[in-house]
Amino acid sequence: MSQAASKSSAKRRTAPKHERKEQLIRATIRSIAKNGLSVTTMACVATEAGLSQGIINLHFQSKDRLLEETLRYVADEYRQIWLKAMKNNAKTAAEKLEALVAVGFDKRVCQRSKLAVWFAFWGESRSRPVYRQICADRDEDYRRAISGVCKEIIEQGNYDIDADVVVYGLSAMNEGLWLDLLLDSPKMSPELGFDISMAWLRGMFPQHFSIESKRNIRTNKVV
Amino acid sequence: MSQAASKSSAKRRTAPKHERKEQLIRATIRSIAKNGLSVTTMACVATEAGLSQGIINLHFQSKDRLLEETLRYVADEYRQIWLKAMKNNAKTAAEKLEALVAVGFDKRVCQRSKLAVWFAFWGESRSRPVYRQICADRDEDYRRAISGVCKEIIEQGNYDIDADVVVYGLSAMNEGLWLDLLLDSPKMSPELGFDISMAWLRGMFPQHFSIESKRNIRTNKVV
Amino acid sequence: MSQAASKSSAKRRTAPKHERKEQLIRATIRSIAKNGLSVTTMACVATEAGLSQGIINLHFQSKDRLLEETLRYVADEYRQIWLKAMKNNAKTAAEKLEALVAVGFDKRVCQRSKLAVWFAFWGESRSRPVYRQICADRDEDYRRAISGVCKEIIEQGNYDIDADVVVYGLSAMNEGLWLDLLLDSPKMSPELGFDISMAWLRGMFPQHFSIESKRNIRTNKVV
Amino acid sequence: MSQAASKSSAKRRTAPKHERKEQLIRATIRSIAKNGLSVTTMACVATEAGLSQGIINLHFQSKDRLLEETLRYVADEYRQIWLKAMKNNAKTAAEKLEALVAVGFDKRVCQRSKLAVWFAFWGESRSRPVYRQICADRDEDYRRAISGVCKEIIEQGNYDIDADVVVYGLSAMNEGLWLDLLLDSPKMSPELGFDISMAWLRGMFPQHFSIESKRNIRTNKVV
DNA sequence: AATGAATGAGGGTTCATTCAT
DNA sequence: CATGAATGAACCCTCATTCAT
Repeated sequence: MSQAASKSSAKRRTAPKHERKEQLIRATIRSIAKNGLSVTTMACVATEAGLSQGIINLHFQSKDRLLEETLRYVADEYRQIWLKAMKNNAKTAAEKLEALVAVGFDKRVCQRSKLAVWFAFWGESRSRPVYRQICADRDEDYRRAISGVCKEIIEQGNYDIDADVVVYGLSAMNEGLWLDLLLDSPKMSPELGFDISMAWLRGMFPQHFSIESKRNIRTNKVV
Repeated sequence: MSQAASKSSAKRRTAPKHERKEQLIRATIRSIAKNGLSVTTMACVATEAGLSQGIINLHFQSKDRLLEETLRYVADEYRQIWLKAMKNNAKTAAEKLEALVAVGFDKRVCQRSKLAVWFAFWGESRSRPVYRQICADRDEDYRRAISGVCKEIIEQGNYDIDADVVVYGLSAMNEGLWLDLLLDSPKMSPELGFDISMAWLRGMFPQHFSIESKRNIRTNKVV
Repeated sequence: MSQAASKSSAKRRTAPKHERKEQLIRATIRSIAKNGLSVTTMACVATEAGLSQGIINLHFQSKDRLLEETLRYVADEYRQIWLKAMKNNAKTAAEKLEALVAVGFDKRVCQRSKLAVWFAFWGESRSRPVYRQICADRDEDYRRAISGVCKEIIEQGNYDIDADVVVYGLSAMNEGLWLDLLLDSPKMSPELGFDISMAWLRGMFPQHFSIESKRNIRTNKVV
Repeated sequence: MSQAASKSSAKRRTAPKHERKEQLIRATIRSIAKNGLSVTTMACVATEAGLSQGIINLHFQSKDRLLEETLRYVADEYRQIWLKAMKNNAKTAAEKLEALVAVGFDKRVCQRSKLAVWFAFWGESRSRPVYRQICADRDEDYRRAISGVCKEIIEQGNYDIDADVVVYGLSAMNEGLWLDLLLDSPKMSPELGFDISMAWLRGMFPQHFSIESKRNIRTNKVV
């Protein structure tokens, strides 16, 4: 099948299983962003996707599975982006760390709909072990990546610091700032969020993150 | 019946309106912590409170109103605690700031059930303007309090720093760390959370928050 | 007890059983007129009467009994009025008949709230034998009264007419015209209703109800 | 499966939207006739129709809408019948008027279940503007039709009579007699009802409605 | 593979009734 | 006699799921 043909697949009456599933997941994300998780019904999602009522059970068996896969989709997407960012845009450990931070405020990651999804699932995470597991897995990967780089920097700079403090601090900062963005806090913006996160790194690793680094990042492309 | 017995309002057939409402709000918090917001039904809450089906509508008119007042209850409680902490336990600006940070990891505030409530409502906040407003109000108060103290410190130390960066960073850090606690991140604990938050302050205000301050805080009583 | 004292009884905390019941019945009538029978709840009635929730069960045992007695109250009131009208205002049979017709459009009987009550109960009559019985009893009395007068007139005038046709026709006309009044039919008014009913009598008993009789009635007082 | 079997839509699992709606409306009419409007619940109607709980909201969105459409259905049916009757069975104005009267006591119109519906809705009409409007619309059409014929007769016979008196009188008579039929008044029957209504016309238009006309009507087919 | 009419369990809410005060 | 907080059955309605087409 040609590229062109596969692009219009959403409108064909039958589509490869994989494409239909993605189409539905994206509709789910839009619905959660617009209406919230509690208002997101099967009918909502099906309508948003421009498809019929029964379609979701056909592809996902149950609503629970749809939501689970939606969370996994967002988590995977996030992971792909920072993996790429670490590989492509950075050479030194400090550059890698900065790239990771930048990903947290990247347009593809830090858009309202994605944040809404994260918080929707975190809100339900205590009663749904599956959600918690998916989040935990993503967190673990993420922290391991940061941790490796941090340890490198700590060694380089001979800092007297617990790597975990930096790692947990950095990811907490990221998620806390997402909340401000989600809630439309006055003054908050991805740019300010990035600056604040970098301030954290500067506080931890003063030799590696000078004031100048702050200036460059704005024009730095992430992927 | 003794005075003492008559005081345990939960067991009396009738109770003052205010007590019943609080009893129901507390049951709601427990239910959200246990089951999540989406599984928290009227029947759940009523049973949790040991009362009958109709009681919630009698006192709150609707489920929406119950949830709204529950969020407000948690927000108010939080506010009361940090207000008190700032007044009672601290004299210098730096001490006040430290007290504020400590409140975020105080047992009354940072218990699992309260965190579950916060994240449950944040998760629904985009689709419920009322929730967002309540959160925004609380945030504003909280940030104003931090901001005042920070500006004082900035002036004292002649720091070249935007107060907003410190303020937003501190509250983001707090909420991000709450998420780690909610999700049972490995290694995370209120103590580590406190340390990380203090590291942020140390990074921002090195003259005011020396390494030693970290040691004292553990034995510091908050209220 | 003096007249004056008994008049303010509605406001005393305790009142004779009979007065309280009437107070509640009148509140029921007002509520049915305003809200309809289906929206008339115990709370509605109690509020309308300015009394507390439990009061109705105290005096009437159940809602069903309250409604039953309300219907009976309206039926009895109606009966009293036409009994009085026949006795007081009329000497000849024709005059009596006219007086009876006039009662149907009398201000105390033909007011919106009373009509609303009749139609509310008729609407439920098929499923509530009690209501049907009360209506049947009232109808029987009413028809017997008309019937007696009609037969007298038929004999006087030597009309070749079945009395039942006149009787059923007259009461049907009355109730049908009530419906027009209830529904705010354009042009309909108690005055027109009276004229139409008299036209029926003129059609049946041309010798007894001349055109002139129509003129007099307007100034005729009924009680 | 044979054609015939597939036609009995009530038994097919899926049916055209229009048929299902009518099926439900008819079930509603039966339920109102049996149980009264206030006892007619969604479950009642669904069971009566042999379908499941959710079906009504699927087709009518709400109970209110179902009831509204039920009233409209009965009103429309009535209208269709008298429109047809006026066209088909009558040539002269007097014949048309007689046909109209006959329709009021026609088996399809004057059956207990239909009367119960009318009175049920009239009973609630004051608190439900929608019901009143539907009734008002039907009444207007009906009266316009009668009015036209009456005016013709008045001109023909040179009667000194207000057409409105005849029109309102006739429709009031009709509805008042329906009440007697609904309440099982002793002696009352559709036949007697018809006779009484004709007596009204005879009273108004003596030249057009002689005693003989009364005899013919019984064998007269209406549609 | 896809549809959408139909199902029915379970939700929020109302309200007649009870009962301690 | 009177109150009004409390109860719980029953209501209307939603929505995940099924299944004939």
